[in-house]
Amino acid sequence: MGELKLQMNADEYLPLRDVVFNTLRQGILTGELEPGERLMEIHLADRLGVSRTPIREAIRMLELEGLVTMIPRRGAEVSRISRQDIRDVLEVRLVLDSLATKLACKRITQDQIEELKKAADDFAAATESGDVTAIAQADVRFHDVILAASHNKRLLQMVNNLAERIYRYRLEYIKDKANHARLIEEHAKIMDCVIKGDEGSACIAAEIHIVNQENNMLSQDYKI
Amino acid sequence: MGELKLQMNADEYLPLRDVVFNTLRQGILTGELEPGERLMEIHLADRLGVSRTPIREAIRMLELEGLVTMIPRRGAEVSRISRQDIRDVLEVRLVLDSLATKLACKRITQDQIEELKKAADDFAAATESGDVTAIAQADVRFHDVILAASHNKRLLQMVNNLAERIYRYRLEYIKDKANHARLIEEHAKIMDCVIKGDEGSACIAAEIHIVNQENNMLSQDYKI
DNA sequence: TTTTTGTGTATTGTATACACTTGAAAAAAA
DNA sequence: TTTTTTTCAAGTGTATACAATACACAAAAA
Repeated sequence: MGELKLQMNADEYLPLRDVVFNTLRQGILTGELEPGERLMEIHLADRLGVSRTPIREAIRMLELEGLVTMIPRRGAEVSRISRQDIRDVLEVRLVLDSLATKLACKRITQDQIEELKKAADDFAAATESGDVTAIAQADVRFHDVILAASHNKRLLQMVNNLAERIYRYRLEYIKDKANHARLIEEHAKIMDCVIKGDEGSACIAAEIHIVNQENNMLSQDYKI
Repeated sequence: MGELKLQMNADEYLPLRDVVFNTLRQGILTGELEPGERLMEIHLADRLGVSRTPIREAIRMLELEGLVTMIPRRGAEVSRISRQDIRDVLEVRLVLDSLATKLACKRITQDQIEELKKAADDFAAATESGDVTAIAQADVRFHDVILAASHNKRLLQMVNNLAERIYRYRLEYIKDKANHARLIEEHAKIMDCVIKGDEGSACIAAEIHIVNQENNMLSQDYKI
């Protein structure tokens, strides 16, 4: 995890708990902190150069977020993810992404249409570069624009939370060059439908996008 | 809020933070703690007879749960809920409840069918009694059985979280005797479809149930 | 050898102490 | 009277101290 970067701009104050939260969250999402790994307060405190207090508060947040699991009187460990968890998550995501896409058809603004086009282009460009992080970011960005276009904050928050839990596995999926062409195509299809305002087709496109992801992720076995 | 009840059974230990969390959560859901009300750590600590530490950790959890809002360097206040928030929540609930009902059609067990029947009966009985708390509990119970029957933990957790945020307003809706007959009918319809395994009709029934709730809640003005 | 019992240490749970910020009231100036 | 400045108390943010528990390992008994 390296050192905690305390180079926060003076004008935008962030409580240490939030800094710690973001740091740990990032560590878990990238896999630097592995599922099942114990998170011991003193160690983390030493490592990040803060006291136990902000660490504990960050852990409470990660717990609610589902990223860590508490064992009474034993402390926190990075949540383990089972195949069933992934199935559960994707089962819900299917309908939520479908909803977001449908709402986006109705509510997307002109600005957001431009953003969406740019996001789709950026994703295609990123796949060319081969930079995994860039690809993942571009992918997240594309879906974020659609979520924003749904103009439903709760929906945005819930889908992001779901996405977070399977982020590591989605990363494997996205890494695989064999999927790139299909992903680009699926994004294009979704985008076209949203821009046209064709709700029915947009939903179907979004659902296909998730189903493909599900089939692929569950067929791999880089997980418990 | 009264005093903190520390009569926890010796064998089932709960950290104070969880006791505080539950206490505050209950206070917010019942409206005892009003939207916009400041939650000051020292006051709460005194009132509940604990130190600030568990209070702070509970507040971190409530924050992630969406029940309180943090204002930097100023502390926490009970989240305010706007009409738009309610719209957003119900927009999502519509598809999630629909999904839960569809899944329940496929996956419900014989035991759960019995539970569902009992829950529906209990709800009807509760409306007779006129006891608002009992009615609300029976209603929650009915929906919980369906959620459990979906056999998707993530879905269960997400719907419960959504329900929590609009609990206070749903309470108003449920209180109103004028709605009781319709609610009982709707529950019966959903239950029948689920037991029959008729996914299509079950979804429609679940959706109607939410739409009616939405129309009613948004037509009232006991909220910002 | 196996099981039980003790003992110590590592770690969480809780309380408290200290530092710093903010907001409001009081005092001073215009 | 109005505006500005000062002061101070209330409250959050963070660190640390203390208490209690659980796990591991060793010692003793079977």
